[in-house]
Order: sequence, then C-alpha cells, then structure tokens
Amino acid sequence: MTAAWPRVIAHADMDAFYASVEQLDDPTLRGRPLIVGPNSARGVVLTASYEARPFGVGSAMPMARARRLCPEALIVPPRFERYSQVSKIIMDLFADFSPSVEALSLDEAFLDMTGSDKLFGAPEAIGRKLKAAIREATAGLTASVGISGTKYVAKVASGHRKPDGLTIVPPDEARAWLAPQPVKNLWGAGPKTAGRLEALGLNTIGDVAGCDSRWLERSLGAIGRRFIALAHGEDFRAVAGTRESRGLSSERTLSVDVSARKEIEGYLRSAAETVGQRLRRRSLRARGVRVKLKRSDFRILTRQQTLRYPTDVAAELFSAAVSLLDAIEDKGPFRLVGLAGYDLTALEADSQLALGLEPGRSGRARRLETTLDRLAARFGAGAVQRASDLAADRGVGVAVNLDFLDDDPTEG
DNA sequence: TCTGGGGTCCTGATGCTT
DNA sequence: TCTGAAGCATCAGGACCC
Repeated sequence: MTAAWPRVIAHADMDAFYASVEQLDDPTLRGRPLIVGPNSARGVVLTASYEARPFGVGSAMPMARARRLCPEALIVPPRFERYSQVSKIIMDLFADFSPSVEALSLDEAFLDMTGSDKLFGAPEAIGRKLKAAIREATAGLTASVGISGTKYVAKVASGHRKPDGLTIVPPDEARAWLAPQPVKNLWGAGPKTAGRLEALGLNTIGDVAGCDSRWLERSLGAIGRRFIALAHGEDFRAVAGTRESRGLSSERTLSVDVSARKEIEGYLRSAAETVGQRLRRRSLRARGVRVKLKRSDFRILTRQQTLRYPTDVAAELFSAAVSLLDAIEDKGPFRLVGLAGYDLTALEADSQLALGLEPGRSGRARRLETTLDRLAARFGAGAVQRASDLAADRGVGVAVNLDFLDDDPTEG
C-alpha cells in the first residue's frame, strides 16, 4: 500500500436487505412498494423497499403510520431464516476477499483489505469487484460500499450514496470529507446526544473537530473525547473478526398490557425456555439473569441477579426471574416482558471455573474450595470429568475424587 | 404517530473485599 | 481488633445500533 493508504477498510451494507430478499424470491413483488414488518398492532417497520421510501416510510416506524403513509404498500412478515441463509452466502463471499471480516449484522460487514492491491487493485477496483461479486452470488442483490482508512469513515461512506453506491474516501481527505456532515453521523450520537451537541452549538462534524476537546469532554463525558477523534477521521480500531456474544435475550411486546402476576410469569417462563434452548444450542451458560418490564408509559424496569452457578436450564432461569419479579414493587400494567441471560460462559470455561482455574490463563490453580459433590450437582458429571482432564493437562496438582461417577456411570 | 427485538456499551451508585 | 482507602463487582438505568 502507498503511504496515502496505510490501511484499506471496506464497509459493505446491503440495500434494504430484507425487502430486497423478498423481491428476489417473489418476482411479483419487484418494482412495488413493500414493507417488511410484523402483522401485530404494535409492531414497527423492519425494512421498506426503495419503492416505499418516497412515501416517507422508513425503518423503525410504527406499522400503523407506515400503512397510512403508503396504503398501496404490500406488507410481508419477516422470514429471518431465509435472511440468514442469504447472509451466509454473502459472508462466505467476503471471506474470499479478506481473511479479516467483521460482521455487524446479517446485512453488513467490515473487510480489512490492507495489502490486497496486487490481488484486487486500487480501492475503487476493490469496491467494484466486491459489489459485482455480491450481485452475482445472490442473483441480483445490490450493496453499497464505502472504502477508507478507518472503520468509521468507511461506514459513513457506505451510507453516503444508496442504493448501489460506491464511495471512496482517501485517508488524507477524510477530515475534510466528514466536516460538512451533520453530527448525527457521528458513531454513537443518537437523537439524544445529537440534540445535546446541537444545543452546544455544534451542528456539523467539522464544528466538533474544531472545538476544544477538554470542553467537550466536560460537557458530554468520555464520549466527547471519542467524538473529537472521529471528527478528525481518527479511529484505530481493527477489523475484529467474530465476537463472542455477551448475552442472549427474549422479549415480547404484548398485544394488550398485563398486570396479572400469573400472566407475567407465563411470559417469563416462555422467554426462559427460548433463552435456555439458545444457550444449549451454542454450548453456553449464563452467569446472570435479567428481567425486563416495560410499563404502559414506556418506562423500562430491569432487575438482574448473578447466579450462584452458570446455567442453561430453563427452569433455573425461570426460577431466578420469579425471585427478581418479587423484588419489583411496581405491579404494572406492562406492555413488554423479557428475560436475558448475561455474562455468558462456554462449557469448557465452566469446568475451569468449577476447579478454581482462571480461563485463558496458563494453568495456575487457585485454592479449590468447592466440593466435588456440589460440582457434580451443578455442572454435571461430564463437566467435572472435563475439568479434571484440564487440570491433568496443565499439570495442576488437584486431587479429584471421582467416586460419585461410579455410583451412576450413566450420568452426564 | 405512537413507538420491536436483539444486542452492546457506558455511567453512577452501592456494597464487598483486601 | 478496628478503621479507612482503594479497587472491584454488581446492579439499574440510559443511550445507541441494526
């Protein structure tokens, strides 16, 4: 790479992804205004096709309002499994372009293309090839691509010309290119923070770049410092690859607000089953449980609790949720009930914790305080066996009594 | 107009441990 | 044995992103 391009970061963002997949699968939907969203009375728009957008319909808009704005729009309920299939095709394709791909969601990703100029050419050629490959692999879907020297600028660039756009911002032009853009384009500035920036007299990213960083930090906290760096086009984060999930949740907005304890428990039980199933499918356990309730006035209440032992068992998640519910004085009515498992741990890490080893460290054992019976009861005999194997692998001197395994050789 | 679901990260308060 | 400080963990809520 030349000195002008120390890093080449591409951001690819599929255009109106869910709606485009629906139009791809059903030719009768092509060229017509289309809204992907739930049929429920309280849902919001997930994606609107480009034919629906001139009517003012956009993502996150209440479905009722979208229907009023564009009565002729066809409404299609989402098919997430199908979107995941198409997403996999696209992500596999990205892996052919770069060993370093960071998916942000089903329909967008960063690619670190640094050093790939011999293979793919200059940034503009990379962008053209990426877009053409996506179109070919998906039989016609389009993406907008932004390329620059940082993740942040690449991301803003991909949204600059949509749909089917390609925007290249050379790193040494990034600051000037960002300057006239509104502060809402700063990563991390939503409606609230953008409002605060505007109240401070900062309307464009150039205004932010030009202000005193200590003053902005005093006004906004740590995020102020980050905004200054972004406004200067500085963003040293690397393309991160796949990240471990930190929590899994299931929540439901109800068609009618509820206050009956039995009903709320019913929704929590169903959420616990969903979360437990998803944890088991990924071989994860949660160290904590969080209950979320949304009141009729939209105020959100949460209560969380660290579990004595990590779990993937729905009944244990539910039992924790019920005791959290007891701790909430507000009795509703609530429009949303949800449950999350957080602070996730892999099964192998469980075993290490059970033995008092620190996961990721090179095997220095801390004092073993938990009895094996308790380990077996909580983690299952299989986990304890894995734990003792780990201890052996690492040469840790822990005496493990596996008598209980003889009592019930089929266990675990 | 009437506001989803699944996530992440940050902040401030509080209590526990060393 | 008591005490205070510092550091850490936990919790509740807020804001943001897609």
